[in-house]
Amino acid sequence: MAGPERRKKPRLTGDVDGEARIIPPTRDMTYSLPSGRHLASARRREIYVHASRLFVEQGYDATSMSDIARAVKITKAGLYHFVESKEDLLFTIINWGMDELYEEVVDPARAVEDPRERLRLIIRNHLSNIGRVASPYGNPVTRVVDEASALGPERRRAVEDRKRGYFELIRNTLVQLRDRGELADGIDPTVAAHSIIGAIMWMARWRRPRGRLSLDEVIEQITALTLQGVLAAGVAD
Amino acid sequence: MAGPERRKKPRLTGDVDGEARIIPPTRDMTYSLPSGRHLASARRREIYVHASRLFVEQGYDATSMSDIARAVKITKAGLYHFVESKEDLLFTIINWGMDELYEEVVDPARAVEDPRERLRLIIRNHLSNIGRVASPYGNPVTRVVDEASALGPERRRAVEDRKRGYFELIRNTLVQLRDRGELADGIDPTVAAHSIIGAIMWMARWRRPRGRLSLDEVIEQITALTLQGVLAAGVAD
DNA sequence: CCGATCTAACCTACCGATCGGTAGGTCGCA
DNA sequence: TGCGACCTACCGATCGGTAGGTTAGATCGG
Repeated sequence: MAGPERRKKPRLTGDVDGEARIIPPTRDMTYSLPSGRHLASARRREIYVHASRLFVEQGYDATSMSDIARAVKITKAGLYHFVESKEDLLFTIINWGMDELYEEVVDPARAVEDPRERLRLIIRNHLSNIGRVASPYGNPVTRVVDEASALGPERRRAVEDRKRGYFELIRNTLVQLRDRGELADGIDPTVAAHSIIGAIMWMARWRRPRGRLSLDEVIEQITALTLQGVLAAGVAD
Repeated sequence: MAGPERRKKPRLTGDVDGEARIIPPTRDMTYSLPSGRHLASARRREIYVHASRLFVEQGYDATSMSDIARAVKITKAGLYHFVESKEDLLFTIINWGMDELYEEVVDPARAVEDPRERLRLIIRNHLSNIGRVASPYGNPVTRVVDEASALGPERRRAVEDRKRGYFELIRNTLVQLRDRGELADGIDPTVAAHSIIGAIMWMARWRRPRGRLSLDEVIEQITALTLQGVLAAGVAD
């Protein structure tokens, strides 16, 4: 396992490019994996649900295909009837999460003209997305996205491009706010955008479903706190 | 598991000289592993430095003992002459990082009476600790601490106890600020403490040594931004 | 000053377990 | 009769770790 070629060659048999949106999201209080084209059968859905859970609980590398097979009550060979490879499993799960992020956060945000309200919506919706799943380990996607380093170079870059797209949305919103004089003095939009995302993502690590505060309370707290951190005094309602 | 428990002293018999110790932001541009007790020999030091770098670059599970041996230019069996097990390597590295955190952040903070200045010192010094190492992957420790899940139950709990100690320091400081009316209205100290830590830790993920802003600039940005987020209007200088 | 002895610092060669993945079947249903 | 949904049995590679050396240099009594 020397440096550059950590993993075997990515089998890009043409399924990477035009078909980035693999899975449409569903609203669900359990792990929500939908009935998209690639996930037509209930069995397939079950596999992805259990895999994402295990990846979150144990990490991608620490989870074996046998672990996943056992969870789905199937043999490993049976599992490979539905799945091309372990990396494929990870890539699909990550893309599912990114689809959700774009549909629930990015797309609605782009429809909001006022940058202050847009920023508020982004923070609130992203937190809502992360917190919606009542797992003892937090939202699967938020944690599994971190495992993108296990992907081959092309797929990893595809994931990173979508991450960057989200980051730029926030950063551009902050630039717009600065131009209007609504950003706190001296605050750099890039640093501020990263810090906001950090505070948001961190919630997936510490929040537990049966905590003292409800999800909505936590969301309002973090939203208020991050907005006050970057907006000029008196602007943040 | 359950091997010889080579206990590392927490070194909490701190000398509180009553004066706030602000550590200089840029102290060392390489991986700084102390020449302390258990790392007496230069060879041993080399092993831990390379191991922590590889754990950060590839993750704990994805790094094999052969990888580490190769980096140190030794055979795997030779590596085991210095190291008890892979988990031991991880545990030592994590504890090294926690020692640093307590010596550079927690202990100096406990010497500061004013909660506002204490909070500012905590944020600044923690960011300084994280950013000091000029690695393309950020401070090794900050990332490796996340791998504590790979530890056995006892060791994992030991790490988590020290994490909790740090969290409570911040949370108690926020409670103290609230009692003085210096916290923003309606802000919950627990949520605020987590969010501050999130913004701090996130820096290790996005900052690159040759970025547009200097480390000191970034530190000041995040410090100002997080303080303004939680303190009452007009209080955050 | 001279061997004899000891030890830290490595080495080669190997272990059983487990990894991701596959070949080639069986079986029930359309 | 065909096919999707599985199965048993196995592959080569790699994993963390070990047994049992070799070797250079410090340490020792005489």
